[in-house]
Amino acid sequence: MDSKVRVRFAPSPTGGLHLGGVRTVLFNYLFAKHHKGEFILRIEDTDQTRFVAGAEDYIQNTLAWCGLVPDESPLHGGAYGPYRQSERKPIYAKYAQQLIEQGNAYYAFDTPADLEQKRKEILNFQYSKAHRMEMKNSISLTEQEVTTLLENNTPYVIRIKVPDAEEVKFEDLIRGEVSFETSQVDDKVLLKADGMPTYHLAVVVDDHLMRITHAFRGEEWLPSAPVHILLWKYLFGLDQMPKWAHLPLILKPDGNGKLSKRDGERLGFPVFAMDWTDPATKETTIGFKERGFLPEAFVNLLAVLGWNDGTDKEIFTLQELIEGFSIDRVHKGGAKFDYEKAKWFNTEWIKQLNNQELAKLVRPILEKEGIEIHEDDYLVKVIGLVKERCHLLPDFITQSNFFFTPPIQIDTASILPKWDDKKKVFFTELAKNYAAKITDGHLTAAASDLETEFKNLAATQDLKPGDLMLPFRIMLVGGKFGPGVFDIVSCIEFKDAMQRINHCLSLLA
RNA sequence: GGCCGGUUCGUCUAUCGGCUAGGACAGCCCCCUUUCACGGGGCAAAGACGGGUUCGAUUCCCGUACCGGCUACCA
Repeated sequence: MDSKVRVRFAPSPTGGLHLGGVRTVLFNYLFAKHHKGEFILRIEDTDQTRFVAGAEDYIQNTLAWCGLVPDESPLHGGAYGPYRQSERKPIYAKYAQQLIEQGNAYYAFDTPADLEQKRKEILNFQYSKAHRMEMKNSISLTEQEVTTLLENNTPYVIRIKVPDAEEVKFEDLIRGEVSFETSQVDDKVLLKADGMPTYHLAVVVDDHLMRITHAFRGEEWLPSAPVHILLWKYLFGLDQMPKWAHLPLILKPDGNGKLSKRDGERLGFPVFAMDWTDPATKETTIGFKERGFLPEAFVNLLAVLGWNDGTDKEIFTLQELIEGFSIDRVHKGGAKFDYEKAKWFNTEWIKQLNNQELAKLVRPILEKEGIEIHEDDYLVKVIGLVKERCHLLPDFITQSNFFFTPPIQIDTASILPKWDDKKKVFFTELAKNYAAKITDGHLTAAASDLETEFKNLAATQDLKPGDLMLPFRIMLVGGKFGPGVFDIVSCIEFKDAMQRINHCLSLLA
C-alpha cells in the first residue's frame, strides 16, 4: 500500500509500435505519474527468432516523441537492471529449477515434431493432465530415464505443472473478478530448449525482481493470466503479486478484429507511431508523426480511446491526463479506431499550439518542399494566418507556400468566364497604385486600409468589389483558397502583389 | 470446438435504479464569410434479444444471440 507505485511497459522488439502498444505505454505512464510512481521500460527479447534490429531504438524514440520518458530502461539505466531480458538469461533458469524442486514444474523432452504429431492425432490436444502421461517428461518417465536423458544432453523444456481441479481467480482492476478452472489451462513451457524463458516465466520473475506493483497489458493476455497467477503463488507468494489490469483492444474501423498494420495500409492511415522501416524488406510503414500529427494530439486521442474523465472534456494536455487519470474509468470493451476523429484532435491541437512552437515544426516541412524561409517572424505571421485551415502539418505546404513564392499553377479558367476589359483596366490600375506606393517608400499597409482603397478604386470605375475579389484571390494565390485577400497582400507586400497582378494580366491577355 | 472477455446513435463515449438517454467525430441544413477554412445555430441518429428482481430498469441477476481474444519451445 505505502510502497511506491512502479509500472512497466514490456514490448518485444519485433517492429514498429502500433496504436495499441502506445496506448498501453500511455496508460502505464499516466497511472505511474498520477500516483507519483515510476515507469519502467523493459525489453522482452526472449524470442531470438523474432528479434528485429533497430526496434528497440525505435521504441525509445517513440516514447521520447510522445513525451513518455521512462524512469528506468536499457537506455536510462536504473537500480533493477539489466532491462533487456536477453541479458537476464541466467536469472530465469534458477527460478525454473526452484519450481522443479518444489514439484510445480517438470522436464519435457518431446521434440517439436512429437508435439506436432500429437496435435494431429488428438483433436484439441492440450499438454495437461489429460495427456501428460502420454508424453516424454519427468512425470511420465522413471527417475532413471530422466537422469539418463539429462546426462546425454537431450534437449528439454521446462513446463509448469498445472494443478488438477483448482479455481484460479484474481481481481482485475478493469474487469473485476476473473476466474479460471485449472483443468482448462495447459502446462505452458516456462524455459525453452535454448535456455531462454518464455514470456510466462520472464514476466513473473522480472515483475517481482523489478518490484512492479501494477501490471497493465493488452486484453490478449487475459487467457494466460492463470499461468502467471500460479507462478506468483509458487515462486513469490500471492501477496507479493502486482495488481493486474487488462486493457481493451483497439479494433479496426471497419469489420471486426483488432487493428493491424495491414488495416492502416488498406484504409490509408497510419497505425504506427512513427515511420518504421523493416530492415529485412526495406519496406517503410508510415507513422503518425510523419503523417503530420503533433505528439500532444497523438497522446490525447489515444488517451480518450477507452478512457474519459466522466465529463464532456475531450482535449487534454499530458499534465491534465496525469492529474485526471484513473484506471477504473478505463473501458472494458474494445474501441474501433476512427481516423477522422483522430484528425480532429490534431486540428484542435494545431489551433491550440502557439505560432512560435508551430513554426519550429512547420519550418522543416516547408524547407523540404524547397520553400525558402528568410525570416522567422514572417513564418510565424503566416502560420497565424493559415493555421485554422490545417488539419495535419503537411497542410501548411499548400496553405502557405504562396506566401513565400508566387503561385505556379494559376486557375485562370475560373477567372476567364467573367473576365472583361473593365476588370482588366481595374487591375492594371491597381497594380499601378501599388507601384506608386512603392515609389513613395511604402512596403506594405494594413489589410483594412488595403481593403478600403480597393473598394474605392472599384467605386470610381463603377465596379462591384464582389466581382473583383475572386480574380484578385486567384492572382495572388493561384486558386480558390487561403486567408483573406487583403491579409495576404499585407503580408506579401506591394511589390510582390503588383508582380502577381501583372503576371496574371499577361496570362489573361 | 473449448476457455475467457465484451455488447448505448455509423464511430468514440456519458449515465454508477428514476431520462424528454447527454456530449464529440462523421453526415445533412442554416448563419457568418464577396474563396477555402474557423466559428455559431439546427436536424437526423442508440440502450442486441428474452426472461427475471424492483414501485421503477440502459443500469442488478440469468439465459440466448452476436462480436472479440486466446488455444506455440511468439509475445
